[in-house]
Amino acid sequence: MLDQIKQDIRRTLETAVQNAISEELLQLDQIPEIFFSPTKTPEHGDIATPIALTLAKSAQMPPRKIADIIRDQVNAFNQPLIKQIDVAGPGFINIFISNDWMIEAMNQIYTQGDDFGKTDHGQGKRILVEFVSANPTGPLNIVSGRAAAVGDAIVNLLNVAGYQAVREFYVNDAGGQVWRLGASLDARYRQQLGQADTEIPEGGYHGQYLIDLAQELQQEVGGKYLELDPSERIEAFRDLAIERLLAGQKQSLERFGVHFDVWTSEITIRQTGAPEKIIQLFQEQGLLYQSDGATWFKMTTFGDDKDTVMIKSDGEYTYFAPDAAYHQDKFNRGFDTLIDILGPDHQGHVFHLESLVEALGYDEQRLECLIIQQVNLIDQDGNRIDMSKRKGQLVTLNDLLDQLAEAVDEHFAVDVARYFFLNRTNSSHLDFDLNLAVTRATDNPVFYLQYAHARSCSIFREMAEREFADFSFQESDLQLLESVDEQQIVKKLAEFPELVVVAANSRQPHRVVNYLQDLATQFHTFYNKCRVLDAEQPDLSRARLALVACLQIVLRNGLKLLGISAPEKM
RNA sequence: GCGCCCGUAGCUCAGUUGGAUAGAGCAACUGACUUCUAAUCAGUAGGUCGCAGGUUCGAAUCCUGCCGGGCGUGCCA
Repeated sequence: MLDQIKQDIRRTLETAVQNAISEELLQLDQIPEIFFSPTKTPEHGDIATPIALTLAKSAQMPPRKIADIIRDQVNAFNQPLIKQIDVAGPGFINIFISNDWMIEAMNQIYTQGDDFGKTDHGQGKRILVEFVSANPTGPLNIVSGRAAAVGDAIVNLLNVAGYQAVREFYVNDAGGQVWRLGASLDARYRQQLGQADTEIPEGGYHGQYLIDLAQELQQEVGGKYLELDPSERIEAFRDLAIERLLAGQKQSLERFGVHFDVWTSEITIRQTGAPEKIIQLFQEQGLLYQSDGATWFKMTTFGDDKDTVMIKSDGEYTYFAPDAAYHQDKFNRGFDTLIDILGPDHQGHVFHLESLVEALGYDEQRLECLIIQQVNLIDQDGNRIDMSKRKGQLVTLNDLLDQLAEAVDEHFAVDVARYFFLNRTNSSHLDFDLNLAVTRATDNPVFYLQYAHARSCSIFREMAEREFADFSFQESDLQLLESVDEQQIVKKLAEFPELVVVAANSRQPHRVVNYLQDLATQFHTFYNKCRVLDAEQPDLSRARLALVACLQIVLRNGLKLLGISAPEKM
């Protein structure tokens, strides 16, 4: 809606420049493209353009003079949208929009309700977002939690921005890693049965969770598995461990409120025979060669500094062939764009994945890899806990939620975690401050946001008690919202759909967090300054109720994008 | 060595992709509850945007080179 207004004003400005040229007030070879820059303070109007500054050189005139000319031309039109047009600073043109648009904006917000913010910007383009995709070799850690929060929010954003986005989890249930998982569980199982000389194999998994699982197994079936020969046993333990650990991961995600639309298993991909076909294709393209008994892929032809192994000398695939097959499968399912959200330990893959996709004949632009950076936990003594799989210091998503739930309750634990995960740019490292998240629960920034919503709800609860029970949005006189605070709130609300598009296209959910935080600040300020329910000024009260109703809609829709609850009471 | 990310207030971070006087939260200090929820608000203080060049009307933002930190760099995924 603000977009539409900008279009109209852009056209007005263009004509103004055109007229100035034909009247020979300005000397320009061509009509420049008009663009707007954001205004930081109300004095700078609702929208602004630095166009006069840009034109100064080609028009050979001081910017302020150019701005004056444009302003005079615009004033001559009497464009109803424009209430006032100023020239300020070095030559900015500041435009104040007439109050009518504000009323129109509020009507739209109220009418659209839950749908406010939705646009058809994405034109139904299909996007597959793959995220978390943790190996089924252990519980989800905090980094996976961050990826879950970010991926979930990105899909929400894309869908609201008019794309058709899908959440997918890829299960690496084939290959060497899971074999070592089976072998590790085998070792724990035998230790459980008193075979003290057994050890976790090289590259295996040492976590407590396998000891627990071995214990469970021993209680369930005793020594039954010892009857199998070792490789059969490892295979059985592998499948069993995957099943249990995957179930655990699903449970954590469920607790965290993230629901995947599709779970794709590597085994299934392998069973289609696609990896073999891809090897054949690459062979025909001359991208493969033999060396040291292994089959190598010429990653160097795509610009990498070394080639990589596709088939190991023992005949097993590395992850390349199945991964290439998996991405081909995603494209075959009709997606226009693939987004892979990867953890910090996968940054070396990005180039490889892009190269594979290119080798398969797809435009590399259609695959987008986002790296979610490291999460460090700051414990309650202020110490940084280093999170690294290899070092074994691993804090699980469940542990984190448990700790949070102790301080706030289970319901808010998810909100707090999600907020902290989404509050930063994806590319920066994140220090998760448990002190801030837990100990001082009341100072927590997420509550500031939620409190704004709860506050708005409480106004409506009070409304009935205060002789405003007859309030109706349609009958309130919105012209009465004359203060700067009120108008700035409406302006902010109107920006929401545009913000969603920008956040979706840049895959940056943290922008929504910042936006909502600003909006909450504006509301809290307004609340303290202006009484909403005021018996002395019933008409103004009704107009303000209408404003609060709109604000509530945007807060709720915004929080929903982030997967954070909008409590009615706190 | 090479690659990715980061460097902004005491701490943790934003900064609408090149615009006007660089902003929040936490910590510190001063005020405001007989009011629709004080989980709030108003205010004070805090800055050589790592350093040095360059690009232009204009740089925290873009380019180059340094400095410092994190991560990656396997016939693991």
